[in-house]
Amino acid sequence: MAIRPAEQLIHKAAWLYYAHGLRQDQVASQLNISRASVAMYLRKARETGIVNISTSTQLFTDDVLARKLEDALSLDAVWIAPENDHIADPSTEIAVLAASVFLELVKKGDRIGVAWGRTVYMIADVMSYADLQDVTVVQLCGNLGAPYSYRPDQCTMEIARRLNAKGLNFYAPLVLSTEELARALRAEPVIREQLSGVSECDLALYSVGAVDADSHLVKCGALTPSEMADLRSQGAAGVIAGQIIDAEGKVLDCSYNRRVISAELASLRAIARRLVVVQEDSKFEPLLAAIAGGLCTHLVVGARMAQRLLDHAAATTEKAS
Amino acid sequence: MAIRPAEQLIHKAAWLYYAHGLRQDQVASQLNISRASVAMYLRKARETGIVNISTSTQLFTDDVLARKLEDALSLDAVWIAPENDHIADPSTEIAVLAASVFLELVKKGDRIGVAWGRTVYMIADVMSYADLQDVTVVQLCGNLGAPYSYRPDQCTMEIARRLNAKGLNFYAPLVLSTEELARALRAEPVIREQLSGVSECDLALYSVGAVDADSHLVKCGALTPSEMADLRSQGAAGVIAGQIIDAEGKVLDCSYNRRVISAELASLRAIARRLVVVQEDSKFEPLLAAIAGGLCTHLVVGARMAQRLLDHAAATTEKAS
DNA sequence: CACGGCTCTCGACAAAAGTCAAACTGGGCG
DNA sequence: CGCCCAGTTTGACTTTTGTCGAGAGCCGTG
Repeated sequence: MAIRPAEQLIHKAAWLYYAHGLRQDQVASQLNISRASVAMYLRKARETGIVNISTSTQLFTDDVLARKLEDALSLDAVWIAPENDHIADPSTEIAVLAASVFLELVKKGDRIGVAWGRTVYMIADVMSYADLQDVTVVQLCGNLGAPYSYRPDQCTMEIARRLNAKGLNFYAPLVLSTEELARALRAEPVIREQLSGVSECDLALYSVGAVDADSHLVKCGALTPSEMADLRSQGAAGVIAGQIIDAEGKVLDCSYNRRVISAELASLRAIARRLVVVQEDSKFEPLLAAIAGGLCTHLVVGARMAQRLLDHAAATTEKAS
Repeated sequence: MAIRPAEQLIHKAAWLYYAHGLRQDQVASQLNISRASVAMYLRKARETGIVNISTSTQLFTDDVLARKLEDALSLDAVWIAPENDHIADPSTEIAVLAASVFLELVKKGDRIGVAWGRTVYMIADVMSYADLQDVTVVQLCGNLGAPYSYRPDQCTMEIARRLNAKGLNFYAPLVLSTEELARALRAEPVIREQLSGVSECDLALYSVGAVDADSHLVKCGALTPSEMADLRSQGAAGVIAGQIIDAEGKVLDCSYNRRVISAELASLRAIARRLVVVQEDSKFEPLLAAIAGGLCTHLVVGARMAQRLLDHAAATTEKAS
């Protein structure tokens, strides 16, 4: 910044244009600058979240399917992204929708817990900018030195950056080699504080991982494919914030879980709004597990997944009756 | 509506345009309609609040003056509209700012109390549309059959309409001719309920009236100019939600006040966020009274008024020390 | 069943907004 | 002191968007 006439002018231009509804040339003459500059300021205003343009996501909850799912699974709200016909890329559609929903759920002063994964990073990537200085984004689990761009700390920081919020990173690895070390590290004041701060969050955002060789845990070297297969045969159904859960959504009793530094599931459940986003159709069982474990209050999925969930719920209640 | 393709199409067009960032012609070909129709849908989407465009009002709190006022008067937040040089119409500027601030303060699920007056109606008039179905707007005081468009019920309904919220009107006159009748009416279940519901509001919006012959109370025939002058000599300093207050912000002990049907000041004070907006420079004393009475937590005023308030506060503390 | 009245739709034009390369500005630095 | 750099500003051009009047489909009514 040369002399930073910026900030103030950007605000003024945005105000005159968006709040007063002046045309760009009128704004330009009011501020004694060229219209081209006004256009540039306005772009910056949009990019930095000084102006907010948001579209209601109602369309996606209005679906009867969404209502039925809310009832069947007792969720607070469900959004369903269409996948029929000519939607270019359903997974992008889900991410865009999730980003909008997320922004709709954030309130001033919130503390937000964010996990990691391809889905979470994709959401961060398409999220529009906002100006929420009094918001804090905290990382829900330890770090993983991955060659990918969706490392836990990157997910947290990118979302914090988009919101103009404070980002609170976790300075510990996700998995350690021994249980003792994990226990010792968890007892460290810095880590302990971070972990106990999780339940004070007002909103959480995560996806759920599959228990297979394609899992990020395997790709990042936290587990070998054969260990993963073992866990699967021991009842592993999904991955939440780096932890393995069983079909009931409980932490699986295994060495791996004991070596992980991450928010406890009870802390996650203490968060009022838990937004779960699932893009891949293959994550049906992991998602069921997360829902069974009460780890989800708000859900964003594609239409096919929604239908499967509903069919499953119907079959289950039928069997029970 | 011919066959109401509207709602759904408007939503879809808005989504593709604003959330996905497509151009209008791309949206048009996706939806198999002409670009002209897309443009029309988008306008409707903006007009109905399906898309929200809001600009941060930070610029107006950033002022040092605003900070000083917050401290001096212990208010939660102050917004100051510039009045210097080439601002076309300061009172419109204040109304536009107040509308933005108001929208920024509203949260989902809120219950909002609204009083009446020219200022409040002007704010409603420039307020942009939003889509907040779970919000309720309640009228804070009884009605006045005025020949103006800013009748209490109209203020309430207009704001409710803009927000797409529920409007709860008050079916009682503001002033009755005898104290007995007022007392009896206040005891009526319907009215009682409405009045007791006021303290459950999360947000209130009102201005403050002056005690002079120009007051709406006089114009609408609730008081004669000479009665008003009398009240003034008895210590009346301002009007809040149809009630006369003294310089300390307490209800003035007078027949008029006993004949009024309106929210009690204690109920108003029970509302967490009380947004007071003052446009006219002449309302200095009424505003002081309202602040003294703790009826204001959030304030929107013009720069001159802000300066006067600050000078007054400085003089007062100086005298005290 | 023909008639207005109604809204929705579209093509064509006018207006506004976006973009880009070139000119400019005000420090920092050799 | 003059040069360079990075960010800003601008005029001219292109693209995108807004708008208007005409036409088309639909319904209730006479």
